[in-house]
Amino acid sequence: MARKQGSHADITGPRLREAALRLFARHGFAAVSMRQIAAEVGVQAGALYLYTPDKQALLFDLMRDHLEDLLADWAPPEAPPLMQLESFVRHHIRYHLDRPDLVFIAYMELRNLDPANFAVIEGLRRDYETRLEAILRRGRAAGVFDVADTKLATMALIAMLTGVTTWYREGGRLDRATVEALYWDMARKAVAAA
Amino acid sequence: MARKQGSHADITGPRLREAALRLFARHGFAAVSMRQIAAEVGVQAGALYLYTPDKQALLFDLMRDHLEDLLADWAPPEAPPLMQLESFVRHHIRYHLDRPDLVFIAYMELRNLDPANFAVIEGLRRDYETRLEAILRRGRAAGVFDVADTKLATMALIAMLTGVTTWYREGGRLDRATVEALYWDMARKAVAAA
DNA sequence: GGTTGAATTGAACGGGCGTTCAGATAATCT
DNA sequence: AGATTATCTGAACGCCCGTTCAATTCAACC
Repeated sequence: MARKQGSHADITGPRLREAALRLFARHGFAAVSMRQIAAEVGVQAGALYLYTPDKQALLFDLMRDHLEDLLADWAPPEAPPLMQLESFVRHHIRYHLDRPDLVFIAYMELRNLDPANFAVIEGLRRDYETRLEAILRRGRAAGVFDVADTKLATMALIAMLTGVTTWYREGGRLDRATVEALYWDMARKAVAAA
Repeated sequence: MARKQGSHADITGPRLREAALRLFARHGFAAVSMRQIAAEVGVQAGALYLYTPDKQALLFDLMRDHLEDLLADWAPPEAPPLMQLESFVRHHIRYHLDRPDLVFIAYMELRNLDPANFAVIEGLRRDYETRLEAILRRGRAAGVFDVADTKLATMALIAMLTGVTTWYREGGRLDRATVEALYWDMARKAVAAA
Protein backbone atom coordinates (compact mmCIF):
# COMPACT_ATOMS: atom_id res chain seq x y z
CA MET A 1 0.00 0.00 0.00
CA ALA A 2 2.93 2.34 0.08
CA ARG A 3 6.62 2.76 0.41
CA LYS A 4 8.58 -0.40 0.93
CA GLN A 5 11.34 -0.84 3.42
CA GLY A 6 14.69 0.52 2.43
CA SER A 7 13.59 2.15 -0.81
CA HIS A 8 14.91 5.59 -1.59
CA ALA A 9 14.91 8.07 -4.42
CA ASP A 10 18.65 7.94 -4.96
CA ILE A 11 18.36 4.22 -5.58
CA THR A 12 15.20 4.12 -7.68
CA GLY A 13 16.30 6.93 -10.01
CA PRO A 14 19.43 5.23 -11.33
CA ARG A 15 17.72 1.87 -11.36
CA LEU A 16 15.01 3.31 -13.57
CA ARG A 17 17.56 4.55 -16.08
CA GLU A 18 19.39 1.24 -16.09
CA ALA A 19 16.21 -0.76 -16.56
CA ALA A 20 14.98 1.51 -19.35
CA LEU A 21 18.34 1.30 -21.09
CA ARG A 22 18.47 -2.47 -20.96
CA LEU A 23 14.86 -2.99 -22.01
CA PHE A 24 14.91 -0.39 -24.78
CA ALA A 25 18.07 -1.92 -26.18
CA ARG A 26 16.70 -5.44 -26.01
CA HIS A 27 13.15 -4.95 -27.25
CA GLY A 28 12.95 -1.44 -28.68
CA PHE A 29 11.41 1.70 -27.23
CA ALA A 30 7.93 1.19 -28.69
CA ALA A 31 7.76 -2.43 -27.59
CA VAL A 32 8.58 -1.74 -23.94
CA SER A 33 5.87 -0.57 -21.55
CA MET A 34 6.24 1.56 -18.48
CA ARG A 35 4.83 -1.37 -16.50
CA GLN A 36 7.62 -3.63 -17.73
CA ILE A 37 10.20 -1.07 -16.73
CA ALA A 38 8.55 -0.67 -13.35
CA ALA A 39 8.59 -4.42 -12.78
CA GLU A 40 12.33 -4.47 -13.56
CA VAL A 41 12.89 -1.68 -11.05
CA GLY A 42 10.70 -3.47 -8.50
CA VAL A 43 8.08 -0.76 -8.23
CA GLN A 44 4.61 0.07 -9.52
CA ALA A 45 4.30 1.98 -12.80
CA GLY A 46 2.99 5.14 -11.16
CA ALA A 47 6.13 5.55 -9.09
CA LEU A 48 8.26 6.00 -12.22
CA TYR A 49 6.71 9.40 -12.75
CA LEU A 50 8.52 10.74 -9.71
CA TYR A 51 11.73 10.31 -11.71
CA THR A 52 10.79 11.09 -15.28
CA PRO A 53 8.09 13.34 -16.72
CA ASP A 54 7.18 10.71 -19.29
CA LYS A 55 8.43 7.79 -21.35
CA GLN A 56 9.74 10.02 -24.12
CA ALA A 57 12.01 11.90 -21.72
CA LEU A 58 13.42 8.59 -20.55
CA LEU A 59 14.58 7.83 -24.09
CA PHE A 60 15.76 11.34 -24.84
CA ASP A 61 17.80 11.65 -21.66
CA LEU A 62 19.57 8.36 -22.34
CA MET A 63 20.48 9.41 -25.86
CA ARG A 64 21.50 12.95 -24.99
CA ASP A 65 23.66 11.90 -22.06
CA HIS A 66 25.31 9.26 -24.20
CA LEU A 67 26.20 11.64 -27.01
CA GLU A 68 27.33 14.38 -24.64
CA ASP A 69 29.57 11.90 -22.86
CA LEU A 70 30.95 10.76 -26.19
CA LEU A 71 31.76 14.33 -27.16
CA ALA A 72 33.21 15.18 -23.75
CA ASP A 73 35.33 12.07 -23.59
CA TRP A 74 37.52 12.82 -26.57
CA ALA A 75 39.20 15.80 -28.19
CA PRO A 76 41.66 15.68 -31.05
CA PRO A 77 45.26 15.65 -29.80
CA GLU A 78 47.65 18.27 -31.08
CA ALA A 79 49.34 16.02 -33.56
CA PRO A 80 49.58 15.26 -37.27
CA PRO A 81 46.33 14.22 -38.96
CA LEU A 82 47.29 10.55 -39.13
CA MET A 83 47.82 10.42 -35.38
CA GLN A 84 44.59 12.33 -34.80
CA LEU A 85 42.77 9.78 -36.91
CA GLU A 86 44.31 6.92 -35.00
CA SER A 87 43.26 8.52 -31.74
CA PHE A 88 39.72 9.01 -33.04
CA VAL A 89 39.37 5.49 -34.38
CA ARG A 90 40.75 3.77 -31.31
CA HIS A 91 38.65 5.88 -28.98
CA HIS A 92 35.54 5.25 -31.05
CA ILE A 93 36.00 1.50 -30.95
CA ARG A 94 36.80 1.45 -27.24
CA TYR A 95 33.94 3.76 -26.33
CA HIS A 96 31.41 1.83 -28.37
CA LEU A 97 32.50 -1.56 -27.11
CA ASP A 98 32.11 -0.26 -23.56
CA ARG A 99 28.51 0.89 -24.07
CA PRO A 100 26.80 -1.43 -26.53
CA ASP A 101 23.28 -0.76 -25.26
CA LEU A 102 23.59 3.01 -25.38
CA VAL A 103 25.12 2.91 -28.83
CA PHE A 104 22.39 0.61 -30.03
CA ILE A 105 19.64 2.86 -28.74
CA ALA A 106 21.24 6.02 -30.06
CA TYR A 107 21.30 4.55 -33.56
CA MET A 108 18.01 2.65 -33.54
CA GLU A 109 15.53 4.80 -31.70
CA LEU A 110 15.98 8.09 -33.52
CA ARG A 111 12.59 7.78 -35.15
CA ASN A 112 10.88 7.46 -31.79
CA LEU A 113 12.03 10.89 -30.69
CA ASP A 114 9.74 13.90 -30.71
CA PRO A 115 10.74 16.32 -33.46
CA ALA A 116 12.27 18.76 -30.97
CA ASN A 117 14.24 16.03 -29.24
CA PHE A 118 15.30 14.60 -32.56
CA ALA A 119 16.76 17.93 -33.57
CA VAL A 120 18.91 18.02 -30.43
CA ILE A 121 20.22 14.49 -30.89
CA GLU A 122 20.79 15.03 -34.59
CA GLY A 123 22.83 18.11 -33.76
CA LEU A 124 25.03 16.25 -31.29
CA ARG A 125 25.60 13.49 -33.78
CA ARG A 126 26.56 15.97 -36.42
CA ASP A 127 29.02 17.59 -34.04
CA TYR A 128 30.70 14.22 -33.64
CA GLU A 129 30.83 13.56 -37.35
CA THR A 130 32.23 17.02 -37.94
CA ARG A 131 35.19 16.23 -35.74
CA LEU A 132 36.16 13.30 -37.90
CA GLU A 133 35.59 15.26 -41.07
CA ALA A 134 37.88 18.03 -39.82
CA ILE A 135 40.66 15.49 -39.37
CA LEU A 136 40.12 14.12 -42.86
CA ARG A 137 40.17 17.61 -44.34
CA ARG A 138 43.38 18.57 -42.58
CA GLY A 139 44.96 15.33 -43.69
CA ARG A 140 43.90 15.76 -47.25
CA ALA A 141 45.26 19.31 -47.31
CA ALA A 142 48.53 17.96 -45.95
CA GLY A 143 48.61 15.26 -48.61
CA VAL A 144 48.58 12.33 -46.16
CA PHE A 145 45.00 11.30 -46.93
CA ASP A 146 43.52 10.48 -50.29
CA VAL A 147 39.77 11.02 -49.98
CA ALA A 148 37.73 12.27 -52.91
CA ASP A 149 34.89 13.46 -50.67
CA THR A 150 35.45 14.08 -46.98
CA LYS A 151 31.76 13.92 -46.06
CA LEU A 152 31.27 10.54 -47.71
CA ALA A 153 34.50 9.24 -46.19
CA THR A 154 33.34 10.43 -42.77
CA MET A 155 30.05 8.57 -43.02
CA ALA A 156 31.76 5.48 -44.41
CA LEU A 157 34.34 5.34 -41.63
CA ILE A 158 31.84 5.94 -38.83
CA ALA A 159 29.50 3.28 -40.20
CA MET A 160 32.37 0.82 -40.46
CA LEU A 161 33.59 1.48 -36.94
CA THR A 162 30.21 1.59 -35.24
CA GLY A 163 29.33 -1.70 -36.87
CA VAL A 164 31.68 -3.42 -34.46
CA THR A 165 28.87 -3.45 -31.90
CA THR A 166 26.72 -5.67 -34.12
CA TRP A 167 29.02 -8.68 -33.93
CA TYR A 168 31.59 -8.26 -31.14
CA ARG A 169 30.84 -10.33 -28.07
CA GLU A 170 32.81 -10.33 -24.86
CA GLY A 171 34.94 -13.41 -24.53
CA GLY A 172 34.76 -14.18 -28.23
CA ARG A 173 37.45 -15.18 -30.69
CA LEU A 174 39.13 -11.76 -30.81
CA ASP A 175 39.96 -9.58 -27.83
CA ARG A 176 39.36 -5.85 -27.67
CA ALA A 177 42.91 -4.80 -28.37
CA THR A 178 43.02 -6.94 -31.49
CA VAL A 179 39.67 -5.66 -32.72
CA GLU A 180 40.78 -2.10 -32.12
CA ALA A 181 44.02 -2.67 -34.00
CA LEU A 182 42.35 -4.35 -36.97
CA TYR A 183 39.74 -1.63 -37.36
CA TRP A 184 42.43 1.01 -37.16
CA ASP A 185 44.36 -0.84 -39.83
CA MET A 186 41.40 -0.90 -42.21
CA ALA A 187 40.43 2.70 -41.49
CA ARG A 188 43.96 3.93 -42.07
CA LYS A 189 44.33 2.11 -45.36
CA ALA A 190 40.90 3.20 -46.56
CA VAL A 191 41.83 6.88 -46.46
CA ALA A 192 45.62 6.89 -46.64
CA ALA A 193 47.40 8.40 -49.63
CA ALA A 194 49.07 5.80 -51.80
CA MET B 1 -21.22 -2.33 -45.30
CA ALA B 2 -19.18 -4.51 -47.54
CA ARG B 3 -17.05 -4.81 -50.58
CA LYS B 4 -16.45 -1.59 -52.45
CA GLN B 5 -16.63 -1.13 -56.14
CA GLY B 6 -13.63 -2.29 -58.12
CA SER B 7 -11.70 -3.76 -55.22
CA HIS B 8 -9.93 -7.01 -55.82
CA ALA B 9 -7.55 -9.31 -54.08
CA ASP B 10 -4.78 -8.87 -56.63
CA ILE B 11 -4.81 -5.15 -55.90
CA THR B 12 -5.24 -5.20 -52.13
CA GLY B 13 -2.56 -7.82 -51.56
CA PRO B 14 0.35 -5.84 -53.04
CA ARG B 15 -0.98 -2.61 -51.58
CA LEU B 16 -0.91 -4.17 -48.16
CA ARG B 17 2.73 -5.13 -48.52
CA GLU B 18 3.66 -1.69 -49.81
CA ALA B 19 1.83 0.07 -47.02
CA ALA B 20 3.36 -2.17 -44.37
CA LEU B 21 6.82 -1.65 -45.82
CA ARG B 22 6.51 2.12 -45.87
CA LEU B 23 4.99 2.41 -42.42
CA PHE B 24 7.34 -0.10 -40.77
CA ALA B 25 10.31 1.72 -42.26
CA ARG B 26 9.04 5.12 -41.18
CA HIS B 27 7.78 4.41 -37.68
CA GLY B 28 9.01 0.96 -36.75
CA PHE B 29 7.17 -2.34 -36.58
CA ALA B 30 6.04 -2.03 -32.98
CA ALA B 31 4.79 1.52 -33.42
CA VAL B 32 2.57 0.75 -36.41
CA SER B 33 -0.91 -0.71 -35.88
CA MET B 34 -2.87 -2.92 -38.21
CA ARG B 35 -5.50 -0.20 -38.30
CA GLN B 36 -2.96 2.33 -39.58
CA ILE B 37 -1.87 -0.06 -42.29
CA ALA B 38 -5.51 -0.73 -43.20
CA ALA B 39 -6.20 2.99 -43.47
CA GLU B 40 -3.25 3.37 -45.83
CA VAL B 41 -4.58 0.53 -47.96
CA GLY B 42 -8.07 2.02 -47.85
CA VAL B 43 -9.73 -0.87 -46.10
CA GLN B 44 -10.89 -1.90 -42.65
CA ALA B 45 -8.44 -3.70 -40.38
CA GLY B 46 -10.27 -6.99 -40.52
CA ALA B 47 -9.83 -7.26 -44.28
CA LEU B 48 -6.05 -7.44 -43.92
CA TYR B 49 -6.38 -10.92 -42.50
CA LEU B 50 -7.44 -12.21 -45.89
CA TYR B 51 -3.89 -11.49 -47.05
CA THR B 52 -1.70 -12.19 -44.06
CA PRO B 53 -2.15 -14.58 -41.16
CA ASP B 54 -0.95 -11.92 -38.72
CA LYS B 55 1.22 -8.84 -38.26
CA GLN B 56 4.34 -10.87 -37.56
CA ALA B 57 4.08 -12.67 -40.92
CA LEU B 58 3.83 -9.30 -42.64
CA LEU B 59 7.23 -8.33 -41.24
CA PHE B 60 8.82 -11.71 -41.77
CA ASP B 61 7.70 -11.99 -45.41
CA LEU B 62 9.09 -8.56 -46.21
CA MET B 63 12.46 -9.41 -44.70
CA ARG B 64 12.71 -12.89 -46.15
CA ASP B 65 11.75 -11.79 -49.65
CA HIS B 66 14.24 -8.97 -49.45
CA LEU B 67 17.13 -11.17 -48.44
CA GLU B 68 16.25 -13.91 -50.90
CA ASP B 69 16.12 -11.32 -53.68
CA LEU B 70 19.47 -9.97 -52.56
CA LEU B 71 20.99 -13.43 -52.70
CA ALA B 72 19.35 -14.30 -56.01
CA ASP B 73 20.34 -11.04 -57.64
CA TRP B 74 24.08 -11.54 -57.44
CA ALA B 75 26.59 -14.30 -57.81
CA PRO B 76 30.37 -13.91 -57.87
CA PRO B 77 31.68 -13.66 -61.43
CA GLU B 78 34.38 -16.07 -62.52
CA ALA B 79 37.19 -13.62 -62.18
CA PRO B 80 40.13 -12.71 -59.97
CA PRO B 81 39.28 -11.85 -56.35
CA LEU B 82 39.77 -8.12 -56.87
CA MET B 83 37.21 -8.08 -59.65
CA GLN B 84 34.86 -10.23 -57.60
CA LEU B 85 35.14 -7.77 -54.76
CA GLU B 86 34.44 -4.85 -57.07
CA SER B 87 31.37 -6.65 -58.40
CA PHE B 88 30.16 -7.36 -54.88
CA VAL B 89 30.72 -3.82 -53.62
CA ARG B 90 29.12 -2.10 -56.59
CA HIS B 91 26.14 -4.44 -56.53
CA HIS B 92 25.70 -3.98 -52.80
CA ILE B 93 25.64 -0.20 -53.10
CA ARG B 94 23.28 -0.24 -56.08
CA TYR B 95 20.94 -2.77 -54.54
CA HIS B 96 20.78 -0.97 -51.23
CA LEU B 97 20.25 2.45 -52.76
CA ASP B 98 17.35 1.01 -54.75
CA ARG B 99 15.55 -0.38 -51.71
CA PRO B 100 16.19 1.89 -48.74
CA ASP B 101 13.02 0.91 -46.89
CA LEU B 102 13.59 -2.82 -47.18
CA VAL B 103 17.21 -2.48 -46.13
CA PHE B 104 16.21 -0.34 -43.19
CA ILE B 105 13.65 -2.83 -41.98
CA ALA B 106 15.92 -5.82 -42.48
CA TYR B 107 18.53 -4.23 -40.21
CA MET B 108 16.28 -2.56 -37.65
CA GLU B 109 13.45 -4.96 -37.00
CA LEU B 110 15.39 -8.13 -36.29
CA ARG B 111 14.46 -8.00 -32.63
CA ASN B 112 10.77 -7.94 -33.47
CA LEU B 113 10.92 -11.32 -35.16
CA ASP B 114 9.68 -14.48 -33.49
CA PRO B 115 12.61 -16.73 -32.58
CA ALA B 116 11.86 -19.14 -35.42
CA ASN B 117 11.57 -16.33 -37.96
CA PHE B 118 14.70 -14.71 -36.60
CA ALA B 119 16.66 -17.88 -37.19
CA VAL B 120 15.62 -17.93 -40.85
CA ILE B 121 16.53 -14.30 -41.45
CA GLU B 122 19.78 -14.66 -39.55
CA GLY B 123 20.67 -17.61 -41.75
CA LEU B 124 20.03 -15.70 -44.95
CA ARG B 125 22.11 -12.81 -43.71
CA ARG B 126 24.94 -15.12 -42.84
CA ASP B 127 24.79 -16.62 -46.31
CA TYR B 128 25.29 -13.19 -47.76
CA GLU B 129 28.18 -12.38 -45.46
CA THR B 130 29.77 -15.70 -46.25
CA ARG B 131 29.90 -14.78 -49.92
CA LEU B 132 31.96 -11.72 -49.18
CA GLU B 133 34.18 -13.59 -46.79
CA ALA B 134 34.87 -16.23 -49.45
CA ILE B 135 36.11 -13.51 -51.78
CA LEU B 136 38.35 -12.07 -49.11
CA ARG B 137 39.79 -15.49 -48.31
CA ARG B 138 40.54 -16.28 -51.92
CA GLY B 139 42.15 -12.88 -52.35
CA ARG B 140 44.25 -13.28 -49.27
CA ALA B 141 45.41 -16.69 -50.39
CA ALA B 142 46.34 -15.15 -53.74
CA GLY B 143 48.24 -12.37 -52.01
CA VAL B 144 46.12 -9.55 -53.43
CA PHE B 145 44.37 -8.75 -50.15
CA ASP B 146 45.96 -7.94 -46.84
CA VAL B 147 43.39 -8.76 -44.18
CA ALA B 148 44.43 -10.04 -40.78
CA ASP B 149 41.00 -11.52 -40.07
CA THR B 150 38.55 -12.23 -42.86
CA LYS B 151 35.49 -12.36 -40.62
CA LEU B 152 36.20 -8.99 -39.07
CA ALA B 153 36.98 -7.51 -42.47
CA THR B 154 33.71 -8.90 -43.82
CA MET B 155 31.69 -7.27 -41.06
CA ALA B 156 33.60 -4.02 -41.38
CA LEU B 157 33.09 -3.80 -45.13
CA ILE B 158 29.40 -4.66 -45.02
CA ALA B 159 28.78 -2.14 -42.26
CA MET B 160 30.62 0.54 -44.20
CA LEU B 161 28.72 -0.16 -47.40
CA THR B 162 25.29 -0.57 -45.90
CA GLY B 163 25.75 2.71 -44.06
CA VAL B 164 25.25 4.50 -47.36
CA THR B 165 21.49 4.24 -46.82
CA THR B 166 21.68 6.38 -43.68
CA TRP B 167 22.79 9.52 -45.47
CA TYR B 168 22.30 9.21 -49.24
CA ARG B 169 19.31 11.13 -50.56
CA GLU B 170 18.09 11.14 -54.14
CA GLY B 171 18.96 14.38 -55.87
CA GLY B 172 21.64 15.24 -53.33
CA ARG B 173 25.16 16.51 -53.80
CA LEU B 174 26.56 13.23 -55.14
CA ASP B 175 24.95 11.03 -57.76
CA ARG B 176 24.72 7.26 -57.51
CA ALA B 177 27.59 6.49 -59.85
CA THR B 178 29.91 8.74 -57.86
CA VAL B 179 28.81 7.26 -54.55
CA GLU B 180 29.33 3.75 -55.90
CA ALA B 181 32.79 4.64 -57.18
CA LEU B 182 33.88 6.29 -53.94
CA TYR B 183 32.73 3.41 -51.77
CA TRP B 184 34.48 0.96 -54.06
CA ASP B 185 37.62 3.04 -53.78
CA MET B 186 37.56 2.96 -49.99
CA ALA B 187 36.66 -0.72 -49.81
CA ARG B 188 39.44 -1.66 -52.20
CA LYS B 189 42.06 0.29 -50.34
CA ALA B 190 40.89 -1.01 -46.96
CA VAL B 191 41.68 -4.60 -47.86
CA ALA B 192 44.25 -4.33 -50.65
CA ALA B 193 47.77 -5.62 -50.17
CA ALA B 194 50.31 -2.82 -50.00
C1' DG C 1 6.25 9.81 20.29
C1' DG C 2 3.89 12.73 17.50
C1' DT C 3 4.35 15.26 13.24
C1' DT C 4 5.94 16.01 8.79
C1' DG C 5 7.11 14.92 4.20
C1' DA C 6 9.17 11.90 0.82
C1' DA C 7 8.23 7.56 -1.52
C1' DT C 8 5.10 4.41 -3.19
C1' DT C 9 0.76 1.86 -4.01
C1' DG C 10 -3.31 0.58 -6.37
C1' DA C 11 -7.01 1.86 -8.77
C1' DA C 12 -8.79 4.34 -12.30
C1' DC C 13 -9.02 7.09 -16.86
C1' DG C 14 -9.78 7.03 -21.87
C1' DG C 15 -8.01 4.96 -25.58
C1' DG C 16 -5.72 1.82 -28.76
C1' DC C 17 -4.11 -2.86 -29.58
C1' DG C 18 -4.29 -7.60 -32.63
C1' DT C 19 -7.52 -10.58 -34.03
C1' DT C 20 -12.12 -12.87 -35.04
C1' DC C 21 -16.43 -13.28 -37.28
C1' DA C 22 -21.30 -12.91 -38.70
C1' DG C 23 -23.36 -10.42 -42.06
C1' DA C 24 -23.48 -7.51 -46.24
C1' DT C 25 -22.18 -6.56 -50.90
C1' DA C 26 -20.58 -6.95 -55.60
C1' DA C 27 -18.56 -9.67 -59.20
C1' DT C 28 -18.75 -14.03 -61.47
C1' DC C 29 -20.71 -18.22 -63.12
C1' DT C 30 -24.53 -21.16 -64.74
C1' DA D 1 -32.13 -14.21 -63.51
C1' DG D 2 -30.62 -16.71 -59.83
C1' DA D 3 -27.06 -18.93 -57.18
C1' DT D 4 -22.42 -18.85 -55.76
C1' DT D 5 -18.30 -17.06 -54.12
C1' DA D 6 -14.70 -13.73 -53.21
C1' DT D 7 -14.20 -9.53 -50.78
C1' DC D 8 -14.99 -6.46 -47.23
C1' DT D 9 -17.45 -4.09 -43.21
C1' DG D 10 -18.40 -3.06 -38.57
C1' DA D 11 -18.75 -4.54 -34.25
C1' DA D 12 -16.99 -7.02 -30.73
C1' DC D 13 -13.44 -9.70 -27.75
C1' DG D 14 -10.08 -9.38 -24.02
C1' DC D 15 -6.07 -7.10 -23.13
C1' DC D 16 -2.56 -3.65 -22.48
C1' DC D 17 -1.17 1.16 -23.00
C1' DG D 18 0.71 5.93 -20.74
C1' DT D 19 -0.52 8.73 -17.27
C1' DT D 20 -2.85 10.70 -12.99
C1' DC D 21 -3.93 10.87 -8.20
C1' DA D 22 -5.92 10.09 -3.60
C1' DA D 23 -4.62 7.22 -0.03
C1' DT D 24 -1.08 4.96 2.49
C1' DT D 25 3.24 3.81 4.53
C1' DC D 26 7.70 4.55 6.29
C1' DA D 27 11.84 7.30 7.67
C1' DA D 28 13.43 11.38 9.70
C1' DC D 29 13.08 15.11 12.75
C1' DC D 30 11.31 17.75 16.92
